Amino acid sequence: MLTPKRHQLILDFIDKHNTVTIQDLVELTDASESTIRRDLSELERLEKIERVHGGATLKHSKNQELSFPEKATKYIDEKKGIAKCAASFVEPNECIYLDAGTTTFEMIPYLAQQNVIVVTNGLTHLEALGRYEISTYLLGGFVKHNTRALIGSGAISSLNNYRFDKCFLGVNGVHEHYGYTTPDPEEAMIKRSVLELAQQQFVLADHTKLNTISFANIADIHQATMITNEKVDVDVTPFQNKTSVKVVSL
Amino acid sequence: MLTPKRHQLILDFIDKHNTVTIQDLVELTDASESTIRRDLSELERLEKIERVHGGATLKHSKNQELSFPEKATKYIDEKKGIAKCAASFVEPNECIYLDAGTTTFEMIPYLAQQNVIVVTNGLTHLEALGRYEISTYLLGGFVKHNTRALIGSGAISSLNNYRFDKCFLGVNGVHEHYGYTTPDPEEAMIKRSVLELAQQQFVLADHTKLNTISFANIADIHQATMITNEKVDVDVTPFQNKTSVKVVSL
DNA sequence: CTATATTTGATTGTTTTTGACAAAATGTAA
DNA sequence: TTACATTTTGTCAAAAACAATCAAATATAG
Repeated sequence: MLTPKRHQLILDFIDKHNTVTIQDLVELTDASESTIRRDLSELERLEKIERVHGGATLKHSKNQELSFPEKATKYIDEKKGIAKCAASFVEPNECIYLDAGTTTFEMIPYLAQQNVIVVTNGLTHLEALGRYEISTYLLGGFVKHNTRALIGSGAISSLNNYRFDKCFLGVNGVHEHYGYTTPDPEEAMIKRSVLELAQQQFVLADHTKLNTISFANIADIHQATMITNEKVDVDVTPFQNKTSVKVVSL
Repeated sequence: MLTPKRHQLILDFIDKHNTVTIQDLVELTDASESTIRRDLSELERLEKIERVHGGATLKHSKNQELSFPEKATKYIDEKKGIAKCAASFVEPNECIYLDAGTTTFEMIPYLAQQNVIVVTNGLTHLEALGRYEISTYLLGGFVKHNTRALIGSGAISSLNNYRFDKCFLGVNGVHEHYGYTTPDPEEAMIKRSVLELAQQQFVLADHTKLNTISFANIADIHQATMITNEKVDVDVTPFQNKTSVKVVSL
Protein backbone atom coordinates (compact mmCIF):
# COMPACT_ATOMS: atom_id res chain seq x y z
CA MET A 1 0.00 0.00 0.00
CA LEU A 2 1.19 3.47 -0.84
CA THR A 3 2.38 5.68 1.98
CA PRO A 4 -0.07 8.56 1.39
CA LYS A 5 -2.95 6.12 1.38
CA ARG A 6 -1.79 4.65 4.67
CA HIS A 7 -1.50 8.09 6.14
CA GLN A 8 -4.99 8.93 5.03
CA LEU A 9 -6.38 5.76 6.55
CA ILE A 10 -4.67 6.57 9.80
CA LEU A 11 -5.99 10.11 9.91
CA ASP A 12 -9.50 8.99 9.04
CA PHE A 13 -9.44 6.38 11.73
CA ILE A 14 -8.28 8.86 14.34
CA ASP A 15 -10.82 11.43 13.26
CA LYS A 16 -13.51 8.86 13.70
CA HIS A 17 -12.40 7.20 16.93
CA ASN A 18 -10.34 9.96 18.59
CA THR A 19 -7.65 7.46 19.47
CA VAL A 20 -5.98 4.51 17.82
CA THR A 21 -3.52 1.83 18.86
CA ILE A 22 -0.60 0.60 16.84
CA GLN A 23 -2.27 -2.79 16.67
CA ASP A 24 -5.45 -1.32 15.21
CA LEU A 25 -3.40 0.21 12.46
CA VAL A 26 -1.39 -2.91 11.79
CA GLU A 27 -4.64 -4.75 11.14
CA LEU A 28 -6.16 -1.87 9.22
CA THR A 29 -3.25 -1.38 6.85
CA ASP A 30 -1.51 -4.76 6.90
CA ALA A 31 1.79 -3.01 7.44
CA SER A 32 4.33 -3.85 10.11
CA GLU A 33 4.60 -2.17 13.46
CA SER A 34 7.76 -0.43 12.34
CA THR A 35 6.03 1.13 9.39
CA ILE A 36 3.12 2.29 11.47
CA ARG A 37 5.48 3.82 13.98
CA ARG A 38 7.24 5.67 11.22
CA ASP A 39 3.91 6.87 9.89
CA LEU A 40 2.85 8.11 13.30
CA SER A 41 6.15 9.90 13.82
CA GLU A 42 5.79 11.58 10.47
CA LEU A 43 2.19 12.61 11.08
CA GLU A 44 3.16 13.97 14.44
CA ARG A 45 5.96 15.95 12.89
CA LEU A 46 3.38 17.48 10.55
CA GLU A 47 1.26 18.27 13.60
CA LYS A 48 -1.67 16.26 12.32
CA ILE A 49 -1.88 13.95 15.33
CA GLU A 50 -0.43 13.46 18.76
CA ARG A 51 1.49 10.33 19.57
CA VAL A 52 0.91 8.64 22.87
CA HIS A 53 2.36 5.49 24.33
CA GLY A 54 0.71 2.68 22.40
CA GLY A 55 -0.74 4.69 19.58
CA ALA A 56 -1.96 8.16 18.76
CA THR A 57 -4.77 10.60 19.46
CA LEU A 58 -6.36 13.67 17.97
CA LYS A 59 -4.12 16.65 18.35
CA HIS A 60 -4.88 19.03 21.16
CA SER A 61 -4.45 22.60 20.12
CA LYS A 62 -2.46 23.55 23.17
CA ASN A 63 0.31 21.00 23.36
CA GLN A 64 3.00 23.36 22.18
CA GLU A 65 3.85 24.46 25.67
CA LEU A 66 2.90 22.80 28.89
CA SER A 67 0.13 24.66 30.60
CA PHE A 68 0.82 26.08 34.00
CA PRO A 69 -0.01 23.34 36.48
CA GLU A 70 1.94 20.80 34.47
CA LYS A 71 5.12 22.78 34.60
CA ALA A 72 4.68 23.88 38.15
CA THR A 73 5.70 20.71 39.90
CA LYS A 74 8.77 19.96 37.82
CA TYR A 75 12.09 20.74 39.45
CA ILE A 76 10.34 22.87 42.02
CA ASP A 77 13.21 22.79 44.51
CA GLU A 78 15.74 23.88 41.94
CA LYS A 79 13.45 26.71 40.97
CA LYS A 80 12.97 27.82 44.53
CA GLY A 81 16.72 27.92 45.10
CA ILE A 82 17.28 29.93 41.96
CA ALA A 83 14.43 32.27 42.87
CA LYS A 84 15.82 32.87 46.33
CA CYS A 85 19.20 33.71 44.91
CA ALA A 86 17.63 36.05 42.35
CA ALA A 87 15.59 37.79 45.02
CA SER A 88 18.72 38.44 47.05
CA PHE A 89 19.78 40.94 44.39
CA VAL A 90 16.71 43.06 44.98
CA GLU A 91 17.23 46.10 47.18
CA PRO A 92 14.53 47.96 49.12
CA ASN A 93 12.40 50.47 47.20
CA GLU A 94 13.48 49.29 43.77
CA CYS A 95 11.25 48.93 40.75
CA ILE A 96 11.65 45.52 39.20
CA TYR A 97 10.19 43.60 36.29
CA LEU A 98 9.08 40.04 37.04
CA ASP A 99 8.60 37.92 33.95
CA ALA A 100 5.72 35.47 33.70
CA GLY A 101 6.75 31.92 34.60
CA THR A 102 7.13 29.47 37.43
CA THR A 103 10.67 30.29 38.48
CA THR A 104 10.08 34.02 38.76
CA PHE A 105 6.87 33.21 40.62
CA GLU A 106 8.91 31.65 43.40
CA MET A 107 10.68 34.97 43.95
CA ILE A 108 7.55 36.65 45.25
CA PRO A 109 7.70 35.55 48.89
CA TYR A 110 11.23 36.92 49.15
CA LEU A 111 10.13 40.33 47.90
CA ALA A 112 7.53 40.86 50.60
CA GLN A 113 9.49 42.97 53.06
CA GLN A 114 11.42 44.99 50.51
CA ASN A 115 8.80 47.60 49.63
CA VAL A 116 9.50 47.09 45.96
CA ILE A 117 7.29 47.98 43.03
CA VAL A 118 6.73 45.07 40.68
CA VAL A 119 5.80 45.25 37.02
CA THR A 120 4.83 41.95 35.40
CA ASN A 121 3.14 40.32 32.45
CA GLY A 122 2.31 37.18 34.42
CA LEU A 123 -1.30 36.81 35.48
CA THR A 124 -0.47 33.88 37.75
CA HIS A 125 1.70 36.16 39.84
CA LEU A 126 -1.06 38.52 40.80
CA GLU A 127 -2.65 36.57 43.57
CA ALA A 128 0.62 36.01 45.38
CA LEU A 129 1.67 39.62 44.85
CA GLY A 130 -1.63 40.69 46.34
CA ARG A 131 -1.28 38.39 49.30
CA TYR A 132 2.12 39.86 50.15
CA GLU A 133 0.72 43.36 49.55
CA ILE A 134 3.30 44.21 46.93
CA SER A 135 2.57 47.24 44.73
CA THR A 136 1.98 45.81 41.30
CA TYR A 137 1.62 47.11 37.79
CA LEU A 138 0.45 44.83 35.03
CA LEU A 139 1.30 45.15 31.37
CA GLY A 140 -1.67 45.22 29.06
CA GLY A 141 -2.12 43.21 25.91
CA PHE A 142 -3.46 39.98 24.55
CA VAL A 143 -4.17 37.30 27.12
CA LYS A 144 -2.43 34.03 26.27
CA HIS A 145 -4.80 31.81 28.18
CA ASN A 146 -2.71 28.66 28.45
CA THR A 147 0.38 30.24 29.98
CA ARG A 148 -1.60 33.10 31.53
CA ALA A 149 0.78 35.69 30.22
CA LEU A 150 0.23 38.97 28.42
CA ILE A 151 1.73 39.30 24.98
CA GLY A 152 1.42 41.25 21.76
CA SER A 153 1.78 44.86 20.72
CA GLY A 154 -0.31 46.05 23.64
CA ALA A 155 2.16 44.56 26.05
CA ILE A 156 5.11 46.09 24.23
CA SER A 157 3.57 49.53 24.18
CA SER A 158 2.61 49.25 27.87
CA LEU A 159 6.24 48.62 28.63
CA ASN A 160 7.21 52.06 27.45
CA ASN A 161 5.47 53.52 30.48
CA TYR A 162 8.06 51.97 32.76
CA ARG A 163 11.77 51.85 33.59
CA PHE A 164 13.26 49.20 35.85
CA ASP A 165 16.11 48.99 38.28
CA LYS A 166 16.32 45.27 37.66
CA CYS A 167 14.52 42.74 35.53
CA PHE A 168 14.17 39.00 36.13
CA LEU A 169 13.38 36.87 33.11
CA GLY A 170 12.64 33.20 32.61
CA VAL A 171 13.83 31.47 29.44
CA ASN A 172 13.45 28.04 27.85
CA GLY A 173 16.88 27.69 26.37
CA VAL A 174 20.39 28.94 27.08
CA HIS A 175 23.08 28.26 24.53
CA GLU A 176 26.62 29.51 24.16
CA HIS A 177 26.08 30.62 20.57
CA TYR A 178 22.33 30.94 20.19
CA GLY A 179 21.87 32.88 23.41
CA TYR A 180 18.64 32.96 25.39
CA THR A 181 15.63 31.47 23.61
CA THR A 182 11.93 30.78 24.23
CA PRO A 183 9.22 29.04 22.16
CA ASP A 184 6.95 32.01 21.50
CA PRO A 185 8.32 34.87 19.35
CA GLU A 186 5.79 37.23 20.90
CA GLU A 187 7.11 36.55 24.35
CA ALA A 188 10.66 36.81 23.09
CA MET A 189 9.97 40.29 21.83
CA ILE A 190 8.63 41.37 25.21
CA LYS A 191 11.61 39.93 27.03
CA ARG A 192 13.91 41.74 24.64
CA SER A 193 12.17 45.04 25.28
CA VAL A 194 12.35 44.48 29.01
CA LEU A 195 16.08 43.86 28.84
CA GLU A 196 16.52 47.28 27.27
CA LEU A 197 14.44 49.05 29.88
CA ALA A 198 16.27 47.69 32.90
CA GLN A 199 19.47 48.88 34.52
CA GLN A 200 20.45 45.34 35.50
CA GLN A 201 19.35 42.17 33.79
CA PHE A 202 18.94 38.70 35.26
CA VAL A 203 17.93 35.47 33.57
CA LEU A 204 16.70 32.56 35.70
CA ALA A 205 17.36 29.16 34.13
CA ASP A 206 17.49 25.81 35.89
CA HIS A 207 19.96 23.22 34.63
CA THR A 208 17.47 21.64 32.21
CA LYS A 209 17.57 24.81 30.12
CA LEU A 210 21.32 24.87 29.67
CA ASN A 211 22.63 23.91 26.24
CA THR A 212 19.14 23.71 24.80
CA ILE A 213 17.75 25.91 22.08
CA SER A 214 14.18 27.01 21.66
CA PHE A 215 12.59 28.65 18.64
CA ALA A 216 12.69 32.37 19.27
CA ASN A 217 15.83 34.29 20.15
CA ILE A 218 15.70 36.78 22.99
CA ALA A 219 19.25 38.04 23.39
CA ASP A 220 22.90 37.04 23.61
CA ILE A 221 24.21 35.35 26.70
CA HIS A 222 26.21 38.38 27.75
CA GLN A 223 23.18 40.64 27.92
CA ALA A 224 22.09 39.34 31.29
CA THR A 225 23.46 37.79 34.43
CA MET A 226 22.43 34.14 34.47
CA ILE A 227 21.28 32.43 37.64
CA THR A 228 21.24 28.64 37.48
CA ASN A 229 21.77 25.60 39.68
CA GLU A 230 24.64 23.18 39.74
CA LYS A 231 24.42 19.75 38.22
CA VAL A 232 27.31 17.37 37.67
CA ASP A 233 26.53 16.65 34.03
CA VAL A 234 26.38 20.27 32.90
CA ASP A 235 29.46 22.37 32.50
CA VAL A 236 28.82 26.07 33.03
CA THR A 237 32.28 27.35 32.19
CA PRO A 238 31.42 28.19 28.56
CA PHE A 239 28.71 30.47 29.88
CA GLN A 240 30.96 31.95 32.50
CA ASN A 241 33.34 33.06 29.81
CA LYS A 242 30.58 35.09 28.23
CA THR A 243 28.59 36.55 31.07
CA SER A 244 28.26 36.70 34.81
CA VAL A 245 26.85 33.42 36.13
CA LYS A 246 25.53 32.68 39.61
CA VAL A 247 25.36 28.98 40.40
CA VAL A 248 23.01 27.96 43.19
CA SER A 249 23.77 24.73 45.04
CA LEU A 250 20.83 23.11 46.75
CA MET B 1 -6.59 0.83 26.17
CA LEU B 2 -4.66 4.01 25.52
CA THR B 3 -3.97 6.29 28.45
CA PRO B 4 -5.69 9.38 26.99
CA LYS B 5 -8.79 7.35 26.26
CA ARG B 6 -8.89 6.10 29.82
CA HIS B 7 -8.47 9.62 31.08
CA GLN B 8 -11.31 10.79 28.91
CA LEU B 9 -13.58 8.02 30.13
CA ILE B 10 -12.78 8.94 33.70
CA LEU B 11 -13.45 12.64 33.16
CA ASP B 12 -16.69 11.91 31.33
CA PHE B 13 -17.86 9.63 34.09
CA ILE B 14 -17.12 12.20 36.75
CA ASP B 15 -18.76 14.97 34.77
CA LYS B 16 -21.87 12.86 34.56
CA HIS B 17 -22.03 11.43 38.07
CA ASN B 18 -20.08 14.08 40.02
CA THR B 19 -18.20 11.39 41.90
CA VAL B 20 -16.67 8.04 41.12
CA THR B 21 -15.10 5.18 43.05
CA ILE B 22 -11.96 3.35 42.08
CA GLN B 23 -14.04 0.22 41.62
CA ASP B 24 -16.38 1.95 39.19
CA LEU B 25 -13.40 2.89 37.09
CA VAL B 26 -11.81 -0.55 37.27
CA GLU B 27 -14.99 -1.98 35.79
CA LEU B 28 -15.41 0.81 33.30
CA THR B 29 -11.92 0.64 31.90
CA ASP B 30 -10.83 -2.92 32.65
CA ALA B 31 -7.61 -1.61 34.09
CA SER B 32 -6.12 -2.48 37.46
CA GLU B 33 -6.55 -0.46 40.60
CA SER B 34 -2.96 0.67 40.38
CA THR B 35 -3.45 2.07 36.94
CA ILE B 36 -6.61 3.87 37.92
CA ARG B 37 -4.88 5.35 40.93
CA ARG B 38 -2.08 6.58 38.74
CA ASP B 39 -4.62 8.06 36.35
CA LEU B 40 -6.42 9.85 39.15
CA SER B 41 -3.16 11.23 40.51
CA GLU B 42 -2.24 12.51 37.10
CA LEU B 43 -5.64 14.09 36.50
CA GLU B 44 -5.50 15.71 39.89
CA ARG B 45 -2.06 17.11 39.11
CA LEU B 46 -3.57 18.64 35.99
CA GLU B 47 -6.29 20.10 38.17
CA LYS B 48 -9.03 18.36 36.26
CA ILE B 49 -10.49 16.47 39.22
CA GLU B 50 -10.17 16.23 42.96
CA ARG B 51 -9.16 12.98 44.59
CA VAL B 52 -11.00 11.82 47.66
CA HIS B 53 -10.62 8.72 49.75
CA GLY B 54 -11.95 5.88 47.63
CA GLY B 55 -12.22 7.72 44.36
CA ALA B 56 -12.53 11.19 42.91
CA THR B 57 -14.98 14.06 42.50
CA LEU B 58 -15.55 17.06 40.30
CA LYS B 59 -13.08 19.76 41.08
CA HIS B 60 -14.60 22.07 43.64
CA SER B 61 -13.38 25.30 42.20
CA LYS B 62 -14.65 24.52 38.75
CA ASN B 63 -18.16 25.51 39.70
CA GLN B 64 -17.20 28.05 42.30
CA GLU B 65 -14.96 30.01 40.05
CA LEU B 66 -17.68 30.59 37.55
CA SER B 67 -19.27 32.94 40.05
CA PHE B 68 -17.26 34.53 42.76
CA PRO B 69 -18.15 33.80 46.32
CA GLU B 70 -18.94 36.99 48.23
CA LYS B 71 -20.85 39.61 46.34
CA ALA B 72 -21.96 37.20 43.75
CA THR B 73 -24.61 35.63 45.93
CA LYS B 74 -26.39 38.94 46.42
CA TYR B 75 -29.07 39.51 43.84
CA ILE B 76 -27.36 36.95 41.70
CA ASP B 77 -30.48 36.12 39.73
CA GLU B 78 -31.12 39.76 38.98
CA LYS B 79 -27.57 40.14 37.79
CA LYS B 80 -27.76 37.07 35.64
CA GLY B 81 -30.95 38.32 34.03
CA ILE B 82 -29.44 41.71 33.34
CA ALA B 83 -26.27 40.10 32.02
CA LYS B 84 -28.22 37.83 29.70
CA CYS B 85 -30.13 40.78 28.34
CA ALA B 86 -26.93 42.77 27.88
CA ALA B 87 -25.27 39.89 26.09
CA SER B 88 -28.18 39.66 23.69
CA PHE B 89 -27.05 42.96 22.19
CA VAL B 90 -23.72 41.49 21.24
CA GLU B 91 -23.41 40.41 17.62
CA PRO B 92 -20.94 37.88 16.27
CA ASN B 93 -17.40 39.09 15.59
CA GLU B 94 -17.78 42.33 17.51
CA CYS B 95 -15.15 43.91 19.74
CA ILE B 96 -16.59 44.75 23.12
CA TYR B 97 -15.37 46.23 26.37
CA LEU B 98 -16.36 44.37 29.52
CA ASP B 99 -15.99 46.39 32.67
CA ALA B 100 -14.71 44.81 35.87
CA GLY B 101 -17.54 43.75 38.18
CA THR B 102 -19.90 40.97 39.07
CA THR B 103 -22.73 41.82 36.72
CA THR B 104 -20.58 42.08 33.64
CA PHE B 105 -18.92 38.84 34.73
CA GLU B 106 -22.21 37.03 34.30
CA MET B 107 -22.26 38.00 30.63
CA ILE B 108 -19.30 35.81 29.81
CA PRO B 109 -21.08 32.47 29.34
CA TYR B 110 -23.42 34.12 26.85
CA LEU B 111 -20.51 35.38 24.77
CA ALA B 112 -18.97 31.98 24.24
CA GLN B 113 -20.35 31.15 20.81
CA GLN B 114 -20.21 34.63 19.36
CA ASN B 115 -16.55 34.78 18.37
CA VAL B 116 -16.23 38.19 19.95
CA ILE B 117 -13.08 39.94 21.07
CA VAL B 118 -13.25 41.15 24.65
CA VAL B 119 -11.24 43.95 26.19
CA THR B 120 -11.44 44.24 29.96
CA ASN B 121 -9.86 45.71 33.06
CA GLY B 122 -11.29 43.00 35.31
CA LEU B 123 -8.83 40.37 36.44
CA THR B 124 -11.60 38.21 37.84
CA HIS B 125 -13.00 37.82 34.34
CA LEU B 126 -9.93 36.21 32.90
CA GLU B 127 -10.36 32.68 34.04
CA ALA B 128 -13.92 32.43 32.75
CA LEU B 129 -12.95 34.09 29.49
CA GLY B 130 -10.19 31.54 29.14
CA ARG B 131 -12.46 28.64 29.88
CA TYR B 132 -14.86 29.74 27.17
CA GLU B 133 -11.90 30.31 24.85
CA ILE B 134 -12.79 33.92 24.19
CA SER B 135 -10.10 36.14 22.66
CA THR B 136 -9.21 38.58 25.39
CA TYR B 137 -7.18 41.75 25.73
CA LEU B 138 -6.40 43.18 29.12
CA LEU B 139 -5.75 46.80 29.92
CA GLY B 140 -2.51 47.46 31.73
CA GLY B 141 -2.00 49.59 34.78
CA PHE B 142 -1.91 49.51 38.53
CA VAL B 143 -3.41 46.41 40.11
CA LYS B 144 -6.04 47.28 42.68
CA HIS B 145 -5.73 44.07 44.63
CA ASN B 146 -8.98 44.21 46.58
CA THR B 147 -11.34 44.62 43.63
CA ARG B 148 -8.92 42.90 41.23
CA ALA B 149 -9.29 45.66 38.67
CA LEU B 150 -6.73 47.63 36.70
CA ILE B 151 -6.68 51.38 37.21
CA GLY B 152 -4.46 54.41 36.84
CA SER B 153 -2.75 56.19 34.01
CA GLY B 154 -1.44 52.94 32.58
CA ALA B 155 -4.98 51.70 32.13
CA ILE B 156 -6.10 54.93 30.51
CA SER B 157 -3.22 54.95 28.08
CA SER B 158 -3.75 51.27 27.25
CA LEU B 159 -7.30 52.13 26.29
CA ASN B 160 -6.12 54.28 23.43
CA ASN B 161 -4.98 51.15 21.63
CA TYR B 162 -8.57 50.03 21.22
CA ARG B 163 -11.94 50.96 19.76
CA PHE B 164 -15.13 49.10 20.67
CA ASP B 165 -18.34 48.24 18.91
CA LYS B 166 -20.04 48.14 22.27
CA CYS B 167 -19.08 48.68 25.88
CA PHE B 168 -20.74 47.22 28.97
CA LEU B 169 -20.12 49.07 32.22
CA GLY B 170 -21.09 48.43 35.80
CA VAL B 171 -21.89 51.38 38.05
CA ASN B 172 -22.69 51.90 41.71
CA GLY B 173 -25.20 54.69 41.39
CA VAL B 174 -27.73 55.88 38.83
CA HIS B 175 -29.47 59.17 39.40
CA GLU B 176 -31.69 61.36 37.28
CA HIS B 177 -29.57 64.46 37.85
CA TYR B 178 -26.20 63.18 39.02
CA GLY B 179 -25.91 60.56 36.31
CA TYR B 180 -23.84 57.39 36.62
CA THR B 181 -21.50 57.31 39.62
CA THR B 182 -18.97 54.97 41.24
CA PRO B 183 -16.90 55.22 44.44
CA ASP B 184 -13.41 55.32 42.96
CA PRO B 185 -12.48 58.38 40.84
CA GLU B 186 -9.77 56.36 39.11
CA GLU B 187 -12.31 53.82 37.95
CA ALA B 188 -14.69 56.56 36.97
CA MET B 189 -12.08 58.04 34.70
CA ILE B 190 -11.57 54.72 32.98
CA LYS B 191 -15.27 54.20 32.49
CA ARG B 192 -15.56 57.67 31.05
CA SER B 193 -12.79 56.99 28.56
CA VAL B 194 -14.37 53.73 27.58
CA LEU B 195 -17.69 55.43 26.88
CA GLU B 196 -15.96 57.68 24.40
CA LEU B 197 -14.24 54.82 22.60
CA ALA B 198 -17.36 52.75 22.00
CA GLN B 199 -19.95 53.02 19.26
CA GLN B 200 -22.70 51.90 21.59
CA GLN B 201 -22.76 52.25 25.34
CA PHE B 202 -24.52 50.06 27.88
CA VAL B 203 -24.68 50.43 31.64
CA LEU B 204 -25.71 47.43 33.74
CA ALA B 205 -27.38 48.40 37.01
CA ASP B 206 -29.64 46.27 39.13
CA HIS B 207 -32.51 47.97 40.95
CA THR B 208 -30.44 48.59 44.12
CA LYS B 209 -28.34 51.09 42.18
CA LEU B 210 -31.24 53.21 41.00
CA ASN B 211 -31.70 56.60 42.65
CA THR B 212 -28.45 56.26 44.58
CA ILE B 213 -25.40 58.46 44.22
CA SER B 214 -21.80 57.46 44.65
CA PHE B 215 -18.75 59.70 44.93
CA ALA B 216 -17.27 59.94 41.49
CA ASN B 217 -19.22 60.97 38.43
CA ILE B 218 -18.85 58.94 35.26
CA ALA B 219 -21.31 60.43 32.82
CA ASP B 220 -24.84 61.67 32.32
CA ILE B 221 -27.71 59.26 32.16
CA HIS B 222 -28.26 59.83 28.46
CA GLN B 223 -24.77 58.76 27.49
CA ALA B 224 -25.55 55.07 27.75
CA THR B 225 -28.39 52.64 27.38
CA MET B 226 -29.30 51.40 30.84
CA ILE B 227 -30.15 47.77 31.50
CA THR B 228 -31.88 47.14 34.81
CA ASN B 229 -34.48 44.86 36.34
CA GLU B 230 -38.03 45.65 37.40
CA LYS B 231 -38.99 46.08 40.98
CA VAL B 232 -42.31 47.39 42.24
CA ASP B 233 -40.81 50.04 44.51
CA VAL B 234 -38.67 51.71 41.90
CA ASP B 235 -40.06 53.87 39.15
CA VAL B 236 -37.93 53.88 36.05
CA THR B 237 -39.91 56.44 34.07
CA PRO B 238 -37.64 59.38 35.02
CA PHE B 239 -34.76 57.50 33.49
CA GLN B 240 -36.75 56.53 30.45
CA ASN B 241 -37.31 60.16 29.71
CA LYS B 242 -33.59 60.72 29.51
CA THR B 243 -32.16 57.63 27.88
CA SER B 244 -32.99 54.26 26.45
CA VAL B 245 -33.79 51.81 29.24
CA LYS B 246 -34.16 48.03 29.02
CA VAL B 247 -36.03 46.54 31.92
CA VAL B 248 -35.49 42.83 32.53
CA SER B 249 -38.23 40.93 34.27
CA LEU B 250 -37.19 37.73 35.97
C1' DC C 1 19.86 -3.70 -17.72
C1' DT C 2 22.65 -2.00 -13.63
C1' DA C 3 23.41 1.19 -9.97
C1' DT C 4 21.44 3.95 -6.55
C1' DA C 5 18.00 5.52 -3.42
C1' DT C 6 13.97 4.63 -0.79
C1' DT C 7 10.82 1.95 1.77
C1' DT C 8 9.89 -1.83 4.51
C1' DG C 9 10.02 -5.51 8.14
C1' DA C 10 12.77 -7.90 11.52
C1' DT C 11 15.87 -7.62 15.49
C1' DT C 12 18.12 -5.44 19.13
C1' DG C 13 18.53 -3.27 23.69
C1' DT C 14 16.16 0.36 26.32
C1' DT C 15 12.31 2.79 28.32
C1' DT C 16 7.60 3.07 29.84
C1' DT C 17 3.55 1.19 31.51
C1' DT C 18 1.23 -2.00 34.10
C1' DG C 19 -0.46 -5.10 37.83
C1' DA C 20 0.65 -7.22 42.18
C1' DC C 21 1.85 -6.99 46.73
C1' DA C 22 3.36 -5.33 51.30
C1' DA C 23 3.54 -1.62 54.45
C1' DA C 24 1.62 2.63 55.90
C1' DA C 25 -2.21 5.63 56.33
C1' DT C 26 -6.92 6.50 56.77
C1' DG C 27 -11.69 5.87 57.91
C1' DT C 28 -15.26 3.43 60.85
C1' DA C 29 -17.61 1.19 64.35
C1' DA C 30 -17.69 -0.54 68.85
C1' DT D 1 -9.86 5.30 72.66
C1' DT D 2 -9.01 0.47 70.32
C1' DA D 3 -9.77 -2.83 66.80
C1' DC D 4 -10.89 -3.71 62.24
C1' DA D 5 -11.55 -2.93 57.40
C1' DT D 6 -10.54 -0.27 53.60
C1' DT D 7 -7.70 2.70 50.92
C1' DT D 8 -3.31 4.63 49.70
C1' DT D 9 1.55 4.66 48.79
C1' DG D 10 5.78 2.80 47.29
C1' DT D 11 8.38 -0.86 45.22
C1' DC D 12 9.24 -4.35 42.00
C1' DA D 13 9.19 -7.47 38.17
C1' DA D 14 6.75 -8.71 33.96
C1' DA D 15 4.85 -7.10 29.82
C1' DA D 16 4.26 -3.82 26.32
C1' DA D 17 5.93 -0.29 23.55
C1' DC D 18 9.81 2.28 22.13
C1' DA D 19 13.91 4.07 19.17
C1' DA D 20 17.74 2.62 16.62
C1' DT D 21 19.81 -0.27 13.40
C1' DC D 22 20.32 -3.23 9.49
C1' DA D 23 19.41 -6.06 5.62
C1' DA D 24 16.01 -7.35 2.21
C1' DA D 25 12.60 -5.72 -0.97
C1' DT D 26 11.04 -2.30 -3.94
C1' DA D 27 11.21 1.74 -6.67
C1' DT D 28 13.75 5.15 -9.52
C1' DA D 29 17.32 6.92 -12.60
C1' DG D 30 20.66 6.60 -15.97
